[in-house]
Amino acid sequence: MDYNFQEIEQKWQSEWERQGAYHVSNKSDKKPFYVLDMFPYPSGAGLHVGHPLGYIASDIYSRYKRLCGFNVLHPMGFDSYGLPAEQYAIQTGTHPEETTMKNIARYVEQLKKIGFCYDWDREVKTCDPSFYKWTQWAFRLMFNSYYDTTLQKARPISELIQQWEETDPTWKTLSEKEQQERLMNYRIAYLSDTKVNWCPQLGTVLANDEVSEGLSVRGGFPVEQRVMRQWSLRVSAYAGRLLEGLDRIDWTDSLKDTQRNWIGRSEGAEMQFQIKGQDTPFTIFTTRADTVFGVTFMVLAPESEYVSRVVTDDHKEEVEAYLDRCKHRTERERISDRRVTGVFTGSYAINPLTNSEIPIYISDYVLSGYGTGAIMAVPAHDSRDYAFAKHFNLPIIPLIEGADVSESSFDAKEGIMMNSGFLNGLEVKDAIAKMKEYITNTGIGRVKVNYRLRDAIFSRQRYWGEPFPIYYKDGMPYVVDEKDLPLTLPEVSDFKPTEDGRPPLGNAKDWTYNGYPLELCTMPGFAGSSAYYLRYMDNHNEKALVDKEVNAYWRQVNLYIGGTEHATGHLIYSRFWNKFLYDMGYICEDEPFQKLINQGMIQGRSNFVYRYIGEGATGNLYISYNLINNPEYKDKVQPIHVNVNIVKNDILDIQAFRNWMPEYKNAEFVYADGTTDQDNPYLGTPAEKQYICGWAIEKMSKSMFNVVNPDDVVEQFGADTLRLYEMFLGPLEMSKPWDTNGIDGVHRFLRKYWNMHENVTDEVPTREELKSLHKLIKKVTWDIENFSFNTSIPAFMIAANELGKCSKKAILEQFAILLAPYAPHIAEEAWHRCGNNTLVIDATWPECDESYLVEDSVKYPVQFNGKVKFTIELPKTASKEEIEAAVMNDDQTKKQLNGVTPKKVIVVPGRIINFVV
RNA sequence: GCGGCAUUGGCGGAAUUGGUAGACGCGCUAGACUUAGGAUCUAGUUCUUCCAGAGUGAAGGUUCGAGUCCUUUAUGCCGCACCA
Repeated sequence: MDYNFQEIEQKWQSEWERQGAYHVSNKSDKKPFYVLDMFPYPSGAGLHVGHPLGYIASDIYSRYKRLCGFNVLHPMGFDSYGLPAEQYAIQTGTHPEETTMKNIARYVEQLKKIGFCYDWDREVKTCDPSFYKWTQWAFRLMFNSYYDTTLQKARPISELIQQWEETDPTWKTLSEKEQQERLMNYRIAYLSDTKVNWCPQLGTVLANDEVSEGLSVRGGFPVEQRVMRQWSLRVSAYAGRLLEGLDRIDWTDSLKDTQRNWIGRSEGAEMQFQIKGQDTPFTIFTTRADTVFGVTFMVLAPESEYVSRVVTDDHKEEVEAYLDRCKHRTERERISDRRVTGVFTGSYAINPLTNSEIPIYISDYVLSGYGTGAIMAVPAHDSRDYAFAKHFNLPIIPLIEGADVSESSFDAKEGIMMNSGFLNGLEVKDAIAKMKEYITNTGIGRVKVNYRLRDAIFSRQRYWGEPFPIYYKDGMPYVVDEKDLPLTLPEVSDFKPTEDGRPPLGNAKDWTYNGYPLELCTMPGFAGSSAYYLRYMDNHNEKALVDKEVNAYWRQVNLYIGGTEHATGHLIYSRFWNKFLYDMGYICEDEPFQKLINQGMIQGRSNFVYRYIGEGATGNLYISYNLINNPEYKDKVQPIHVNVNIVKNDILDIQAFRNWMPEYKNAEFVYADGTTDQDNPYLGTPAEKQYICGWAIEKMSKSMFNVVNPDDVVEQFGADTLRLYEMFLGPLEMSKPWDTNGIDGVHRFLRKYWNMHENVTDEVPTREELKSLHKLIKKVTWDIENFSFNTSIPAFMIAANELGKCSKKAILEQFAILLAPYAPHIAEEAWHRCGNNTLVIDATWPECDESYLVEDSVKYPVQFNGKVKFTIELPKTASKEEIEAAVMNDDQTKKQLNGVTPKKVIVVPGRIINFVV
């Protein structure tokens, strides 16, 4: 009987569904284990073979854990709010919900074909009101909370109000509006005028992680800085805990480093500088407190609130011109153009240590969002200050012995201090400490830790997102009552912004709450993805995001698999969101994802044909890749992308190519052997004529015709082959090109495995067969536990080869269990053919009996001074001493030693014997 | 500039704790069966001057022993970046 994968896969997929085999209960005596994939955004293009890579890995792990007796939660859902559906809606008028639902249906269909063990009963969609009710609920909670810096955790804002009522006499004198304004400075979700990344083409603001090099990550449109009234989440309050929490979770070093970089902790000091002729000083942040004696000027960010205080009348015009220029520069211009610019304010500050007067400048190399937006400039020891000083001819005072500052600054934090009063003679490290002590004691400043991490801007001027549960009264925001959640997304007459420039929700009829206008912005993409893993635990619960008992059972995601592209977005936001809910007592773990694995990207492997464009070219002749460097064709061919689906092992399917597009209908070829269609008298193309295509590794994209659809692979080879092959491609974490050239090998193995089940017998296995089996058990168990899935496939192949035509039930049953996580359909059928009426996925993972792996004897290579001279066969069980004695009495050894006593004899049991003479 | 990761045959990649480098697959070569092969099976396939030696980007070091550990360096990929 042939291996009919289509029949087998269909049969078991419907059987699993019929039995509800993957339904997971929240009540079980079994130990819980939670395996999660990063849920996808359902794009219109459907899944390509890159998407399932991580899903296959997590599926293998889930199935393995289940076979090991765990109650495994393995859900799937859809991150279904987002820009593409909305852009499509603006272009075509199709409601984003319609597009999204259609795409989701397609995704589900594609995913089901691959045979994942998802509990589809737990599916969530972020655009579903029953889901976003809890996104809104969490936002509401953040609005009603503040971060207590003493306790280092979020608390209800009512506690802060109570505290003020008791201790702050001014609180009661404030008007309602003033009180609300003051509270806004403390709320975790707060409204403020902030400098935001505004993207005119997208018509919305973007968070920092949604902008890269001055362009929007989605679409690549220019982004400019603008001050707008926006909702933000006080993520920065959690910076310290987000950093510290990394030490307690099992993520890769590179990902942790990416997050550490993004959080950007830096230890330094805040110092106050008096302004000449003014009473109130201004504050700067520095990590180089040791260099105060070298400060020769000060610089403020253009947006700094200090600017208006220090500009003198005679410099006003100049400064305003400069500020105006800065305002109109886009982020991209600012990054690409690094020429020194700046303007003098007319004011002077007083150096608190030297008492000298130093000029105050404004320059956009100082960022308003970091530290205090003001710096003390030490040109001798900071390259940016140095460039500025050179440009404006400001003095440069070297502070470190031997530092040459004639050409460039000396930025290294090492050396002996000089020109620095009481710091002279100290090492930089000690000087920093001493200066910190000095400024603390004298009250000039204080030790301070700064973070690069900013608050997350949370408003989007878009339609297709979660509405804010916020309404406005007297211009102040108030939250919608909890009982009125979810606040459902209204229908609009137009998905574009209103004519007067308000967000699309301005087009909704009656968008009010108890007569008050509701917020017109919607939440960003990361809102819905920040707590979805909690919702999977208890997705039908209407009373809570997740029931406390249910949460106490599952606790947290034990294994999370997804791409690195979420390192500074989703993976920061959901950690923040989780910590907040933890602080407020709704969940029991403060980190959401215990172990995280990043799967690599699958790149496309494009194929090319080479059109002849040399002399006498008809534009219709294509040269085989192996010939393009021949003198007659060199530099006379033009590579053209060809659909990879009509190329196999780099050999072009000639007929398919001619049918592919009208322009190739009459294509002629120079084949690999140099012959042409003219040399060939037959109609069509004989089999021995091969046209070889060139190839390149590129991003998988429609325009390069290198997109491979998993459905096609499933159709041609089956889901089990797809699953095995994706794992076989290489280590999970590594990026690798999709290359179908090797898929036959994997498919051949499954066929061979299949043929082992022709006549299953009850015969007792031999020791050799058991040895092969237990070797396999050991290997596969180790591989899965260490996420080394790629190395299991060779182990299966070797075992199948060693077992040959063995069709003994005792062996085949165990083999099926081992294979079940990787290739569940064929394993299920094999299990069935061994006479079982249960499901293989409910079997018990076999244990390795090491006694089968012990060899009776083993050949030890005997080395002299590291060179192998001969081998000696000894019992495997021999002790170190016995081996040594046996070798010393061996004739060959005696001959080799020739009466010399060895300096050293090294015996590693089971390995090598080494003499040093 | 700072930080992280990688580099092994013609190709993808094995080598799990420092212990016989190149597993397994692709490709290639030869043979078998076949009207035929883009099917199947068998054997071979790191390199060289094939006796034997060399060999894991390069150069050193530690060790009886290094792809694996240390130092320096080259190349490639990724993250952050006028962050004071």
